[in-house]
Amino acid sequence: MGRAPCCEKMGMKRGPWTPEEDQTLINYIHLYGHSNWRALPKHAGLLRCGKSCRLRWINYLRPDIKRGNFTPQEEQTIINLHEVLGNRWSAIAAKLPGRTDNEIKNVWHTHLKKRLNKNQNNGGDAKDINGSNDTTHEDKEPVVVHTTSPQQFSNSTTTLDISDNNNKDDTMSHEDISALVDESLHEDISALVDESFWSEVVSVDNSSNNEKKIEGWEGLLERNSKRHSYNNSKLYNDDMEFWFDLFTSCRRIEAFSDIPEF
DNA sequence: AACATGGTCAACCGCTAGTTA
DNA sequence: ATAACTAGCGGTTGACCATGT
Repeated sequence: MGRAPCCEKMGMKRGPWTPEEDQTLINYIHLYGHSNWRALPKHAGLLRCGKSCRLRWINYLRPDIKRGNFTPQEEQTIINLHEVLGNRWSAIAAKLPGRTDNEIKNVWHTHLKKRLNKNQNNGGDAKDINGSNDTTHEDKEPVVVHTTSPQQFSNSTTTLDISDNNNKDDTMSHEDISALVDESLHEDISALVDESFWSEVVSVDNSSNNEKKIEGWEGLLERNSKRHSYNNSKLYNDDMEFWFDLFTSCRRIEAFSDIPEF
């Protein structure tokens, strides 16, 4: 089990990406996908290691990235999910379409953690980051959980549809999460067993899908520089949701179960 | 105006799990 | 069964920027 001999440091460029590099990466992925990150930079003519390319794509260049400030609803969701999942940023990111694990991690460390500590020190209710004195958030904007096809980046049947169940408020509270798990879990399992479980157990590689869906990438650089929020769709790791659902469901079952352990 | 300090966030590092030969 | 390899994850770093002194 050797360590990945990632970037052979020789000749590999590091540091911030230039617009030209971004464009090269976008062009390449648009044409050929990203089935092999390690080989990608070589074929694309980039002096970067595959890891760096992957990170750049996932955290910045991917077309479904939503830029801009986190809304109070999103922040609340992060806090709620963090209570359940801990530092599993990718799992949390899977519940916030358009947000990356890196971004969420940054927000947690720079904003939310401090705010929570503050609230706890003040004896306040840490469950509501908005608090009673912050109901008029200046950055308030309608949260977009997902606005386009839920399956845009997914060929999995394990989608947990947030928008359908949270009309009153787009924040995912504990109750919301539990309710969603209730409703969706058995459907998810049924769907998996009925349709695709035995044939395509869990599909992870959506690169071919992505290729088809990448549209308007020419404007990416401009978008990035202006930091437009990009209302697109769900992240494409819906598969993660299945295990999240199962996990949270098991926790609830555990909590109410009197079944002795063996 | 110049410097210090703190916040933010993109990028890197090191590790693990999963896959393949 | 095992070694070699890749993808992905979470922690950390450092450059850049805003604000304070």
